[in-house]
Amino acid sequence: MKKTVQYFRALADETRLRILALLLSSGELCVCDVTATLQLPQSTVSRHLSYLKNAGWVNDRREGVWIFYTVATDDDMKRQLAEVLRERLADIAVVGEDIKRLASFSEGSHCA
Amino acid sequence: MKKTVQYFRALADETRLRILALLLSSGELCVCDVTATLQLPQSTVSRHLSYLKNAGWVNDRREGVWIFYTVATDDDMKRQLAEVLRERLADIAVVGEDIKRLASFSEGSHCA
DNA sequence: CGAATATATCCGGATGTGCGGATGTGTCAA
DNA sequence: TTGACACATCCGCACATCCGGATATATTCG
Repeated sequence: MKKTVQYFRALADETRLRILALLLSSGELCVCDVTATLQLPQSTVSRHLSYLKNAGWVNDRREGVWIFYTVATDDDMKRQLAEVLRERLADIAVVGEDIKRLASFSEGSHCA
Repeated sequence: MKKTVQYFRALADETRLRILALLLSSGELCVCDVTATLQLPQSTVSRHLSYLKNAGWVNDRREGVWIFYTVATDDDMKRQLAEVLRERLADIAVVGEDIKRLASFSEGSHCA
């Protein structure tokens, strides 16, 4: 039960929803991309990504100095919820601006 | 965005998840049934039901002295999420005990 | 090794949240 | 109208959560 509560509690925060929306729209991002897109302190972004990882919402992968995050889809429920989230978040203004800002960071990744 | 956060925040609490699981399994319940089933103070149950109603998760209906609550399913996303919830909550021990306890209150409603 | 960069964690302070007894509100019946 | 019952709201307290600058850790390169 505690695990389930934690899983949903991860969605109970605007910053985390913005991060999930970004990952859902872009597939995979490193922390500096998310930080630059959301225009928030690095510690804040890292803390929320950590929260999402701990709750089972995202996976991370190290590649040299960077750590890339993706939305976890290792079971049916996660895939279902991700789809619901994708639809629900698409209509939110802040989310649209985030995605546009991310796209404006030239082609590919923002961090060198 | 605030509305979306509130909507998900409603799921970020064990008592509210237990209430939703009860309503999903029974269809419609009055406050005293929920209170007796969860074995929690009436003010606590009422507050959480109020929270769920305000977040758009449940509807209420007065019938004389009683107020009956049901899970709201007025759009596709709510129906989808309700289905996900039903599956996810079914496996939780506390929820199973709640449903069994509710069933033990004779046939039909617990409150006279 | 030492510097530079990306990321994670620590910490103190402000704010939010859940709790539950006490109290208020609404409804029915006598 | 008075009393009984179902339910909602109030209030102070304890605890959780979020914030973000400062600091620690990890990796790469020279």
